[in-house]
Amino acid sequence: MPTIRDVSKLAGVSIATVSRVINNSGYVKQETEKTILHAMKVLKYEPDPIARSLAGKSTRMIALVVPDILNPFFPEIAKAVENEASRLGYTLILCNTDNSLEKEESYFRVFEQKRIDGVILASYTFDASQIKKWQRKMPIVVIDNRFPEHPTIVSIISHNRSGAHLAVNHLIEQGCQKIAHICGPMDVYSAKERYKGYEDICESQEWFTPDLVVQGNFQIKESYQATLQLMNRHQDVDGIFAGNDIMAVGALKGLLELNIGVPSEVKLVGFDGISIPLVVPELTTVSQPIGEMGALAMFRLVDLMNNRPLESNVQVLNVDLMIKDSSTTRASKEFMK
Amino acid sequence: MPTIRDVSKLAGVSIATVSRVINNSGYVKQETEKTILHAMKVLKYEPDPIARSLAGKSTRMIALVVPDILNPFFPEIAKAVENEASRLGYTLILCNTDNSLEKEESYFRVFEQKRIDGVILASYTFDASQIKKWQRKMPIVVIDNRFPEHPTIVSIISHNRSGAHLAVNHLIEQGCQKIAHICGPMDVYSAKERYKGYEDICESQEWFTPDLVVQGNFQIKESYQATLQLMNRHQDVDGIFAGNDIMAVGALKGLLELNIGVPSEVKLVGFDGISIPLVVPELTTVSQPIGEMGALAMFRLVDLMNNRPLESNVQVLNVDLMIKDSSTTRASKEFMK
DNA sequence: ATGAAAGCGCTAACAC
DNA sequence: GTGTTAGCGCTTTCAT
Repeated sequence: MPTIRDVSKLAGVSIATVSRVINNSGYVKQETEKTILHAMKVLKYEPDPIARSLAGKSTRMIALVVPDILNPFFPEIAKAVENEASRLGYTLILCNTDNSLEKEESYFRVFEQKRIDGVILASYTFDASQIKKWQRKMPIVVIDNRFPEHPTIVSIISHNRSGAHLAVNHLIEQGCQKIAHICGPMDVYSAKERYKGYEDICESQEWFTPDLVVQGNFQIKESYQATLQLMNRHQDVDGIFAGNDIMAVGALKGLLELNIGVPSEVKLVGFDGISIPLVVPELTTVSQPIGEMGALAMFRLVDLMNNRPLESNVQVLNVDLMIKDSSTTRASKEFMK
Repeated sequence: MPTIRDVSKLAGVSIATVSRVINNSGYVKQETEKTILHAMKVLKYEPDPIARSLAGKSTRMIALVVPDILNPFFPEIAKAVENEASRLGYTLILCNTDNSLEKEESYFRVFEQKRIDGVILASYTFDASQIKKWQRKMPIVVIDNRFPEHPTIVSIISHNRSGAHLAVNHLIEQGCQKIAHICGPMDVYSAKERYKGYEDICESQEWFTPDLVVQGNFQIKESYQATLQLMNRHQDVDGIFAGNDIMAVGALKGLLELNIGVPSEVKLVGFDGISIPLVVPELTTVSQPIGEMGALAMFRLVDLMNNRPLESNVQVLNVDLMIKDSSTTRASKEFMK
């Protein structure tokens, strides 16, 4: 592998000048620049990123921390982030935490040690003080979570509350007379907002009781079990709003188990809009712009890494109701039972 | 951040000696070692990985290249690889290629430049000669693919052909009288093996015709369309073996579209055994040990990186038939129609 | 068993 | 505009 020294020799200049054209910093005569560029081409020279990093430049590596890479939401985020990262010349490090605080902490220590330039963090376990602590050492952009009390934390999130309104109103329009909610962990901002959105609309209905809300923890299995319980308590539930798509899948499994038809007996709406249409029947869902969220996270991170000021620390994205088969009895299709 | 120099001063030795204990190479008196270890602890010293890399050591970074991170098979691989990698002190770089040869090539160039220690490659587009070319520069372990003509390529793969036997025999046992196959790209080893497995058993049946095999290309959409065509050509097909799970999902969608009951009218079996049970009804599938495959890939890569000889360049894993709802009419559950 | 010193390939003052 | 040089933090001969 040729080094900067080889280039400087071939071009008949000093390595400093070569360095200048590599970084195009400082002044360098058009002509010499040309000679150098040519020499670089001839030698197929590529600056060594490790040496650059050691000499004080950035590592051009960023990390993506996700709680559960098996939840299709996160591969979608990962795809978008990786795509933008590689386009911008960054290398993406993937970290899966299984919702473990310990792992998160240990990853951040590695990031510091390896001088990662920045991190995109999806976590439901890390709290504001820990984020702020690490933020002093490296730029961090949080996705799908938010800390309203801590305005210095940069985050990207969707309109969860109004998204929930869309979901519930849709169920009402479809004629549902008793709508339940399977919620995510209540200490997670997005889960709580979706819950609040449900509450906003349902609380005032005469059929409403608090135990129409059951805990699913953003997991298939928990949601499945919660659904069994729920339908046991309230046989007359005819609409379910699940706090995310995989919980909706859990609910679907539960309803199937109980021999309850979807959508004929119970109509179901999820949240997230994971793009790979894995579920049959296809799920009606409140779709977040997941790819956009990943890409924006990358852009904001780049802003931070370049000390560019942000217009605002929190960016809230619009959501969209995607009406599919699990909530509408159309075309005479019935899926279960 | 303290440096090796700080440690050497505090311990009253030269940096060379400190380096020796860091790498425990060369001789160093028990006593001095203790002093140094203590000094390191006091200063909370951690060797700078970048400096180490520059000075000629490895980067402790490995790359995982996948064709499509949205296919749940690959997040599962990624999870296992990342898990072992971080356990072993390696950092995992994620690369998504969208089956683009160009992207693959460009990633490998980056790997060389960044002195990645090794790569785990899942690709259906890279061919043997390209792998061998890059293999001269860095250790590579191929997963879910294999090049029988090129025994120097290290790969990990499942028993695809006998897995297909399991699938087809199961369908026959379930009473199927005409079994079709939705295959993956025929230039991909695993797809071809699964196809061969289907053929092994079906070719001799009196109902067999070559056009019972349709092309799905390992994608949902293509498989969906292939299924529509297939069922149009052969109304009497009552069993489908799909070359992977997401193609099985595509088939399910197609059958749904045509108002064909699963499993009552058509029984369906997939391949892969993606663990997240996203599909309702749950898919009968030939399950590969996906996590194990990822972990083994990491282990073999470590062997290669340490120049340890492998017992064999190709490792073939056992598969398992997971009987679920899409192929058995049990408990009076019927899912569609 | 330990230390001195020459790099690894690059950046960034500083000097001319 | 361009060159000289001192690092960045570590590894690794080569002496001793």
